[in-house]
Amino acid sequence: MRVSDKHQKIIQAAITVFARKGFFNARISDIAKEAQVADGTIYLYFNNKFDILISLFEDEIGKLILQIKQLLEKEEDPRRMLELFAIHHLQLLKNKRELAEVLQMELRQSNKFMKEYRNTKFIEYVDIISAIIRKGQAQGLFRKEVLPGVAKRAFFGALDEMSRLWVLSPEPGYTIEEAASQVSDLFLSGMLSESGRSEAAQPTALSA
Amino acid sequence: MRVSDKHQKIIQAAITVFARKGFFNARISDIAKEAQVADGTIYLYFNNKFDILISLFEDEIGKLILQIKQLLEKEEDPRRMLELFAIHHLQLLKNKRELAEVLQMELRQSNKFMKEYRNTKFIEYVDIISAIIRKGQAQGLFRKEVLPGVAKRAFFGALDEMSRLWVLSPEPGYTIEEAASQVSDLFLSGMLSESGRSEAAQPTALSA
DNA sequence: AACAGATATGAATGCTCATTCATTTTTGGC
DNA sequence: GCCAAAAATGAATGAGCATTCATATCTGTT
Repeated sequence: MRVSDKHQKIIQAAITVFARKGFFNARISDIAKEAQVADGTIYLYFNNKFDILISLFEDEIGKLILQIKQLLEKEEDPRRMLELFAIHHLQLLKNKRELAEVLQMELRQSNKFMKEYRNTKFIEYVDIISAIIRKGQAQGLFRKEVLPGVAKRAFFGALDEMSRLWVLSPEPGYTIEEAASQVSDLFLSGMLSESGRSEAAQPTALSA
Repeated sequence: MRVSDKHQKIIQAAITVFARKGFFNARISDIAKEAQVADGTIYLYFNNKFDILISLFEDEIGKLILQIKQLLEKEEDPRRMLELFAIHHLQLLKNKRELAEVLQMELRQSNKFMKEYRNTKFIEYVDIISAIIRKGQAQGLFRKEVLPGVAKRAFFGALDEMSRLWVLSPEPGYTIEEAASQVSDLFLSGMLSESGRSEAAQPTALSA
């Protein structure tokens, strides 16, 4: 078995175990058993437990970035690109549910307890959204007042919170495609109806 | 010292310690020291470490719900209500930063490792958003196609992801008020410019 | 088929806490 | 000020588990 095979095998096992029990409740021996490997073997490929989690992030988010970039290459319309991003992000739940669960639960707090680790891959992933927004603004399709750096986070946060629906409850009453469509529609068109939009004196400070 | 005082004192200490180290890295003795209490005393008020976290959620989210409901009572316009919710939610970062950090980091995964615990207070909190959306739809201000159950999650997720900006990086380049305004504006008006909105044949499947 | 280096094994080690409970201190009624 | 009940203390216990390392197995080269 080539070295990289065992590395991969352990990462995949870790995804399964972390998804099931969470990082802190997972034991190294759980991962070893899942990977059909001795406990000590894991330390030939990783420095420690944290290192497994970090490698997992880097490897798997890296793959996601490649996939989504490839998908977006073929598309020109920024509106459609945003929807494609949403669909692709949420489909992770179908295609790689355990990975989705781990990213959902552990990515967040990784910054907290692993002070020195800056998750550059994750930033790269979210920056795909702001790139789309800037493209839309350059084409005059999107409003100039929208701050891409803020909107990217809001859009990602909305998607990610939708993910949680499926991660935590098996049957939330919406399909993944419906949710993706709703979220990108919300961000593109907003919630206002024609009447809400055209109503004379803005009673809010929102347009500031 | 009344019983409830010590209960509160321990909860406040736990917020500080969990904010600093995260739930799993926090030691009971850390909380005890912070609360100026013996380790054993904590077990007179809580069953175990999880119980502290759960009580913390219940108590503090309960307070938030009361505050925000009181704030919204005085407001009639659903557009403004949404913005108020956003401002109030993000202001938690200013007023109770440690609590914001704990909710941000620990609330999420609580469902994961505490199987039996359903965070009903949290659900109640998020449902304030869907109530606002329904109100806006009833008044004809918001589009009927928007699903309140989906939109509430998207809106909350967007806000919460914005929170993370401040929790993780001290100086993200936006003020809390700007961010709140941007997020509610995004959800209300969307990203499309007039030209993007009026452009003839919808090239996307979003309006489905 | 013998050997060396590379890989893999898993039992043993040692540390870190959550939790307990025998003991001490505080409280308030008389 | 005395006493019993209530609260509080913190040292001791023991379970859990990441990591190590002496030993074993495998691989491929001559």
